[in-house]
Amino acid sequence: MSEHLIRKLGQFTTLSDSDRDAILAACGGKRRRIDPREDIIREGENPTHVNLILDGWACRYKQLRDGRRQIISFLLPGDLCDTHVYVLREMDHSIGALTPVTFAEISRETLNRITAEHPRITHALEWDALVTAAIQREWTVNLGRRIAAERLGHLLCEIFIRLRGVGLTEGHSYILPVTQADLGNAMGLSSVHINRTLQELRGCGLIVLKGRQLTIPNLAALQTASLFNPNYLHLGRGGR
Amino acid sequence: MSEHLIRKLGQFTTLSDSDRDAILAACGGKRRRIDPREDIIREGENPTHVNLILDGWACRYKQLRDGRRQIISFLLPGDLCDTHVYVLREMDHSIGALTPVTFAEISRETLNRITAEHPRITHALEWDALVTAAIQREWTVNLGRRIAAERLGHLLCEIFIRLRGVGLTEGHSYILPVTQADLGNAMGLSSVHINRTLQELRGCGLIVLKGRQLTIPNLAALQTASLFNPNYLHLGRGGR
DNA sequence: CGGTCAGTTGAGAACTTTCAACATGGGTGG
DNA sequence: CCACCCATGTTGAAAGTTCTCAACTGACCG
Repeated sequence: MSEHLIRKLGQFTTLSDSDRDAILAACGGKRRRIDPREDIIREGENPTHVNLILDGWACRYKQLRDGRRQIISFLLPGDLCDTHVYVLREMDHSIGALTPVTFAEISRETLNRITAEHPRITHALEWDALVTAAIQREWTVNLGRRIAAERLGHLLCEIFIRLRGVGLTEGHSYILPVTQADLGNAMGLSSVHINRTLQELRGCGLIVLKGRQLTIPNLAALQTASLFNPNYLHLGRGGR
Repeated sequence: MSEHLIRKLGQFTTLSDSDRDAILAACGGKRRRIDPREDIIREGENPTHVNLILDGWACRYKQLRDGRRQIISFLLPGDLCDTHVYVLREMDHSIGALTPVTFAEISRETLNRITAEHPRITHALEWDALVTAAIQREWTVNLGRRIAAERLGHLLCEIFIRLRGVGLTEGHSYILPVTQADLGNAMGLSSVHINRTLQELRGCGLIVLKGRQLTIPNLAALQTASLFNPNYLHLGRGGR
């Protein structure tokens, strides 16, 4: 199950068998499973360990007093919830499940041990943290300066590449297991407008959506239409 | 000049004289000064050292092919450009000056030395990095789910608290040295709409703007109107 | 004094939201 | 097995927000 993380980090550096075993062992600990709409951790709570998504989609989100909800980022299989949270006293946002989610709880001690004994993993985790920050910055651009169709197209490109990195795409397709309302909460749009924007993208032939299966027949075309530049995902194998 | 950084970190932990001296020494190296609209570093370039803003306002920004520009974050005196950039091969965004800016270039070696010898600084820098990430997340919420007046009000609250943390406020006021166009590029709004929104905030008595001096007569009122919750700035002195 | 930049204003256009109704499909209880 | 329920997706139309364009003002500078 934690092969997703191994595979993700493998995009940046070459992990040894010992590195791989260490990751597998770290994920062997406590494991939890929750239903959609349940929270992994809530704003205001004190984080005690680092969570690794093993299966399903979760999200960071914030809810305003009057009920408006914004999804801040998607957490896909292989994603870690920041490795340094315990420096802070309390969460400033919540993490919730969008689908049934299985995740592992990794203790601070386990993480420290890995960091001490596996410099390559440490380095890869630094890369992962920087990419995560870059994704958040790109979302700022997305929400600030792209119109609905570009914005949604951009997200679909980003998710395709992220899922491909952990082996969860099939050809040009992947499973998009979230509702249109979720997409709206992530893109700062209403669910009605998401619906119409999806139709627009379908109408242009940029995507094919059958139930929950999304196909991007021509990734380059969708990227161009969405002003998507993958440089921020830093897939160039900087490591080693 | 680098007292701003010392003061900022002092919000989180108590630095020793030796810690303070180490920071001052680190900033004693190469120092550069640039004019507004010039870049400190450009997208695609290879970052070789960490920059510390000593004076003036800079910003991270991205420009789309068709010229649309989004400011991703403001860099204020005392702000460091991420301490781990050198893990990546190239910048995925640019950093540019909004006013005349003085900054120090801190080499990777210097930073490593500080990290090795001053655990309290290291810890405080971790806190600073987490707060920076939290700010970026909050901007996602801001752009996604707040209307113009709330959005701008939220930014003005955030900047007030950040500037106060480095000693750059005077009573209820601070200098807002950027143009309305800059504010628009940061908030995902047109400069025309920024202008009207500022008038709206002034009309409600939430802000007073005389030239470049901004006064927030009643911070709590502006916070309430903007749905601003300062928890994400993590000022609770978690450290020690 | 002319030029440039930042700020201001008005009006129409474009984009997005809201509301309300309806369609579809899977799951549950009778 | 069917009826019903509920969540999700779809559609239309009006309302609201924000943008664009274009003109104009004021301040500063050479």
